[in-house]
Amino acid sequence: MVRPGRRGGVTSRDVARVAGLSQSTVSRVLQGNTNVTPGARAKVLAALEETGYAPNLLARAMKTHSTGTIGVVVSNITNPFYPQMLQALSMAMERADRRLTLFIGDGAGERAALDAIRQRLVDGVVFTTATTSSRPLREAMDHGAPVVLVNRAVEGLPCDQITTDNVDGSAQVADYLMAAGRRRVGLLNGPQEASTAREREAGFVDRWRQLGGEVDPALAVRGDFSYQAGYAAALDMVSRPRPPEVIYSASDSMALGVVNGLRACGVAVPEDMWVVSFDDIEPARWEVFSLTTVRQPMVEMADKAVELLLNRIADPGAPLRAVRLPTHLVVRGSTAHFRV
Amino acid sequence: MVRPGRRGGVTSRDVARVAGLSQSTVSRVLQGNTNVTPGARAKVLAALEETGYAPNLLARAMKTHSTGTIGVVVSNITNPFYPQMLQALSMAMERADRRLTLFIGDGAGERAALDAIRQRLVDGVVFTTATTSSRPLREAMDHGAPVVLVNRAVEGLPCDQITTDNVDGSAQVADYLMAAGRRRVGLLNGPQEASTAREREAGFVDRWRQLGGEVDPALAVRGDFSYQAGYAAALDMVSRPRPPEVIYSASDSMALGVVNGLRACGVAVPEDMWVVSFDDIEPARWEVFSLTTVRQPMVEMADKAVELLLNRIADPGAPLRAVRLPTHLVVRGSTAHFRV
DNA sequence: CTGAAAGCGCTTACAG
DNA sequence: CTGAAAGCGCTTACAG
Repeated sequence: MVRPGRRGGVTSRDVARVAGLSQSTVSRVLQGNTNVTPGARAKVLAALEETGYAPNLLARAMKTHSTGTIGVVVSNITNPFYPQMLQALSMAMERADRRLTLFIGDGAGERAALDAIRQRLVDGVVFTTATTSSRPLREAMDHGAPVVLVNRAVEGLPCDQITTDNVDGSAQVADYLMAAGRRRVGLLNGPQEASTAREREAGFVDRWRQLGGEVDPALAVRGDFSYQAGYAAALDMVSRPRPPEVIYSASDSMALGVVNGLRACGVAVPEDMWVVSFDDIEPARWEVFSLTTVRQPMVEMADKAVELLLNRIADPGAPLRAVRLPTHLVVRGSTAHFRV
Repeated sequence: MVRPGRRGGVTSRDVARVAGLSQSTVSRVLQGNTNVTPGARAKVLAALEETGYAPNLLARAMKTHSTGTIGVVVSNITNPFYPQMLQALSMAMERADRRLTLFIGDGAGERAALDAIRQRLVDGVVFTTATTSSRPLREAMDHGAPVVLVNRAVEGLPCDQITTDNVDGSAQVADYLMAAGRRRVGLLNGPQEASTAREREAGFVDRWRQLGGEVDPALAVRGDFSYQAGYAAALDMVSRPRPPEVIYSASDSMALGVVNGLRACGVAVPEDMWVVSFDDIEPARWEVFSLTTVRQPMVEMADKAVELLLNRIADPGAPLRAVRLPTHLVVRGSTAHFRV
């Protein structure tokens, strides 16, 4: 093991010196270039081993204009949906030999990630929570920033987008509740800036009305996808003169709050109140929740997002792609195992 | 807005051309160097604005030997302890104007993060789950890699380490259970490679024996800090000829599994079985769990970790620091609100 | 097949 | 105060 001289560590020049060859040749061996004699290659390999060389990837990135790092923006990492998405994204990136730089937070995270593209720190960015109103995102598009949206869509934004069939998932919920005879539904919708929220709301309401159901506007409230919002909504709905028979939450994260809020009020699920939601995150299947919920194929979403982003980076001019994956209702104990 | 010519975007050279000055002067203005006439500065500022310049941080990093990015290794992001730690670390780094590159996974994540240091992609790494057995970590220390351990410690490893008083926290649990008269304790310990597991186990057992308690070896099992391990342990303990009266889990993540496993068996908490654990993550205070647990000061841990790591990067030769933060028992419903 | 050289986009001594 | 130049550590045409 040759001790590095300066703070910078061993360079390819050091390796070249040890091998008795030029730095170019070392670089060629590193790049798998075939124009190297077996003898030279062997010397370089030995020198690489002896010096414990690790390439300076900043320098490489300077030349190649590619850092091998992808940014990921999540709004709130303590919402369990995002760790699961992040896990899936991380695995897909690892397979593609890419690193993941994480940006947490809605506005600030988004801006920081977009800056990182311009600053050449990341090759592209995955947005898990894009909102319609994001001006920085639109501006980044004008500059051709390599971006992919997963989970949420933003109409008219010229980038690749991966979503799931939120409308159909919600329609399945409507079908299910109508067949079960639960007509008085409390709707806990998500924030209007989120496409997921809009689609899940419309998907349910449209089908529900088609089926002859009614939606009491007094029982339609809006949360921000947080546990706290679900908790508060549960307390609110329960205190109404005529409470709903079932609460349909636009996300599992809010549904966890709903179930706990109901428990705090002494309202039993499913005996006194049914709960249905969307996502099928891990806690949904825990006994204490046992949520009937619409499953999104997280791993497929993440895989597709990474695939499209890498394609986009490799070929910025390729036609835009919009992928929509199917969803399906998973029935569990929070609706008393009623099966249609 | 001047359109960038090449794919590389606007460079400081482009800005210089627009300003009618040299690239050096642009760089000086960017660095806040005072040796620039107000007139020149104004011209540069205008050109910066006009061109929409963003510095290439790779190039800057090449010169300064500092990337402004910190690596963070977490073993399992779907264990809710880690998102909370990550959130706190992310906020601390944001305040320090550092980016966060995330490495998920025990062995692979650790190696990838250590490689990233050698490859100059990150200035240092925060390990949230170091284990005693990690050879790569020891090797990295030999090369003077800037590393800080938070949460878990590794004895003899020459790096800064932030832990909490696991021994004392567990002793508080022993005191509490003894005072409550719950003598038959099922111990769900963590993996031996984890210092937290060893300390929590020893802290409890030592104090418990001091107080005259006994630990039935048949009721001491070991898990890997996962939900699944807790779930399985609950099923196991409940099926014993003489089950425990209380299960003390070495982590909340396992305790969530314990509570659900007990529920699956129809065992009521706290009526039929008490549950106590360690960490005080968010779900611990949800009504469905209401865990009596030992609180760790996560935000302080994260803040301290980032502070020590940045100091270490700035001054590699500074004396090693070991910080241990206090813990305290939080009593909730999983022990029937018994208060000592 | 191999080496000398240019250049990625910065920062910062070095002259003037 | 300002500019020309060196250099961070690579990759890759360009000669030979």
